[in-house]
Amino acid sequence: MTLNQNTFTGEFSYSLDTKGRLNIPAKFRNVLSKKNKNSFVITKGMDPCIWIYPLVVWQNIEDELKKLSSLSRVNRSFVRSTVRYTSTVKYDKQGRIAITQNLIDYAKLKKEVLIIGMVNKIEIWNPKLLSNAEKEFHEIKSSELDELANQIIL
Amino acid sequence: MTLNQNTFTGEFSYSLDTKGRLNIPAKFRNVLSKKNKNSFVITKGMDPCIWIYPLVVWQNIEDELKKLSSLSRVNRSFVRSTVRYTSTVKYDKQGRIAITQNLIDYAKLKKEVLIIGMVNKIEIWNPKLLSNAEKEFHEIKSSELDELANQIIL
DNA sequence: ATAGATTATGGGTAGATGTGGTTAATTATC
DNA sequence: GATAATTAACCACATCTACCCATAATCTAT
Repeated sequence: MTLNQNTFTGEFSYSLDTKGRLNIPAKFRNVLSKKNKNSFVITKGMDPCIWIYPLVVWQNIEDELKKLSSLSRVNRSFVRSTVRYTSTVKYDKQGRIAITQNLIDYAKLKKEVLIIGMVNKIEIWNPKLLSNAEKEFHEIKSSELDELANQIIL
Repeated sequence: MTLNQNTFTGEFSYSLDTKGRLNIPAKFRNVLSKKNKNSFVITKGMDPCIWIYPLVVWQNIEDELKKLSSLSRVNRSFVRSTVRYTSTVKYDKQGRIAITQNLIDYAKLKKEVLIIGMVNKIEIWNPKLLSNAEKEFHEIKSSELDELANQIIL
């Protein structure tokens, strides 16, 4: 009985343990549909963070990747750079997933970690990286952000 | 039943308890349609306050957010800056919802709280912040406010 | 005016949740 | 094939949250 299926909102301050395990907030696990088989797909984000997709959402992305022609050097490079960071992970009885070392390095994760719902995916951030990145960006792009808010927020 | 479905007017002085719970005025709860499943969506306002939407109203906003491509840095930042403050909350038997800590911080809420009907959403203010903000704004923009009144009031 | 219903607010408790650690299973290495 | 190293499954516990009950104040209706 969930209200918003496969939809993630809110932010949570969690900790990465010494084995590289990370608990996924119960709120996020509980909105997953049965089809996801208790699994997520973790991959590299376009910002310096980790992106986590429900299995069924990732499968759509994967279908798109398959359509890309291997004749294009750009395509090959793009597919390679994302897929090498990608893996499917099941969460354990306590709701934790194992984060791969290359992703921990990419997102520069330490013990303290910020988990952010991004509607159809989840982001994992080093809190310091996030606040630095967002502060600069909002100063530069405030007008474009206002424009978006104007279009969407009722 | 109700005359103006999902429409909120009037203001109320309520208190945030030590557990971060806030009672939603019965007048506001009773105006919700069945489709809302006794739930609201709380999020960050564009002023230093909290915005509360009926679930069904938020779902329209969410649909728009889902359409934004993650390829755009501006889109990602926009989604992040709003959705990280967003959560769906069911009210308990007494009509209270739990306000998340990041929103309490953002709106600088103390015990005393002002709840304001804003037609299709509800605002939660720290009374002091509101009077300061409104005082400044009216001094600066009084002509524009008159203009708006002219357009809308019949 | 008064009884009954509704509403706002406070507090208690059982179950859910987050986190650390231990043991078993699997994979890798020599 | 034996052993070390890595990963996965299991257990324990402190904390937190959702849900329940209680009470005082306010409103409604006869």
